[in-house]
Amino acid sequence: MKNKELANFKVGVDNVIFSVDLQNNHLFVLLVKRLEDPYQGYWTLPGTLVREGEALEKSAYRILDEKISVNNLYLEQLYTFGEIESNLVNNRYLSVSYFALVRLKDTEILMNNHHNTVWHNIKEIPPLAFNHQQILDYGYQRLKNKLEYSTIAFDVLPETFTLNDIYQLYITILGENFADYSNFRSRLLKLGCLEDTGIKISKGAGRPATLYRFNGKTSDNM
Amino acid sequence: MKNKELANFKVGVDNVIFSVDLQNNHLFVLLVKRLEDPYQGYWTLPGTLVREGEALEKSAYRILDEKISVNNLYLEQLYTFGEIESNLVNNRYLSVSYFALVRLKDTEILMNNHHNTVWHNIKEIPPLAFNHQQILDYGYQRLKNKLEYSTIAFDVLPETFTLNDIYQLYITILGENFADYSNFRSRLLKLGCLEDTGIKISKGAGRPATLYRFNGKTSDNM
DNA sequence: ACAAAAGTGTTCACGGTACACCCATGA
DNA sequence: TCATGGGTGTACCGTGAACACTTTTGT
Repeated sequence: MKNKELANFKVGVDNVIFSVDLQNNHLFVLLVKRLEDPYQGYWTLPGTLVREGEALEKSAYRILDEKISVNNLYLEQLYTFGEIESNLVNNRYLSVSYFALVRLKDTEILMNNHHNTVWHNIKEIPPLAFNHQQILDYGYQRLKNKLEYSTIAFDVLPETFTLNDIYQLYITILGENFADYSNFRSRLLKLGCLEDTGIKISKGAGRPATLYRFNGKTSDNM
Repeated sequence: MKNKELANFKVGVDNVIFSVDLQNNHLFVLLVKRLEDPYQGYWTLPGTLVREGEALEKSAYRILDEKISVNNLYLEQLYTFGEIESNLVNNRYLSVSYFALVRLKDTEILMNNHHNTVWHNIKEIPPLAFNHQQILDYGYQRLKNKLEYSTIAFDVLPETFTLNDIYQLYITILGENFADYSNFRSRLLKLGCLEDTGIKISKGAGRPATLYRFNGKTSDNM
């Protein structure tokens, strides 16, 4: 094995960060406008290159800390892309992508005078730089999967919520016709991870809804 | 962003290659004995460092081509580990792991005068170098998952096989009591991906078994 | 009183589990 | 004829889909 044959890499991380506007039923993904060439003016997923002595995941958290302020952020590795052509001299570029779903209300976009960091509606994604559309697609698929066999939804709901709130969240992410409402209700309640707070909340006309609280019993696979 | 702060990486690939001894019901994983320090004498997953101009996956295929001869090898990315301490000067090491299940009969171990490349029974894994036990565990879990919601099993069975052959394969990988035999039979047949060849085969005493052929209808998710 | 929203119940089909039983062959 | 392995059938249960229905509020 001759060392001179080995490729030199710079390693980058790219984050697919989702959030949900529970009021207006929008699914958002965080994008950053690119200021340099190549792809100047295009949008990208928030990412950065890994620094010396910096753990891979740590790097992903760092770039997010620069862009947004958010509580309880848990990144999950998505996929590693290594075939990207690079403009770096004597270096190849490899991208490790991460995924997260964050609570929009607990999130604040930092240093954004020029509107370079923006939540984009998943339905109106502008042309993305590099292969970021591919990474986004991959992350979106992961989000949809996790919604079905994990309790990730409760990470982005407020402390207390109605069953209809959860339903709306699922519709926002999975699309209109993923399940009947009443069946969705009973399936949820049978999971045993919801506590009745006893409090009722009225939303205009109609019978007041019960507020529930997530009791943390995950029963997750992943 | 100052370039001097960026970490320099060498990137490696590590493969978790499984195969099944259908005669004796053993699940094997391919290991290579390490000849250099560190971890000299320990076993490792077959891996290598990525060369200049070599795609990530291509690198994974290359090291396998050096160790074994096998038809129809499809690698699937597992996970990327980046926290490994490195002895390389001025370089960090990052490992992208891949996963595959191959047909033992179509596989031949190459250049093995010193028995450095060996199929190891999953139940008798020696101490592994680096974090390779972790990678192996990860791959084993993926194998078990894929067996349940994909038709990966037919990749390693011969052209024709009995239903009991499939059952034994599942037992070998998933363990004794994953399902009742007769229920397993009917579930399999209901999938509609098995063709009755009409041929019967006798195995000692008892009623001869029907030979089936996989008709390729995957209905896969992944 | 009526519409709107929340919540309950009922029926049906399907898929998994457990298990009993029948069939074809070798010794 | 009996053990052995292959193969079929049935009864039961839980779950999800579809949908009708009841309850509680605002106007």
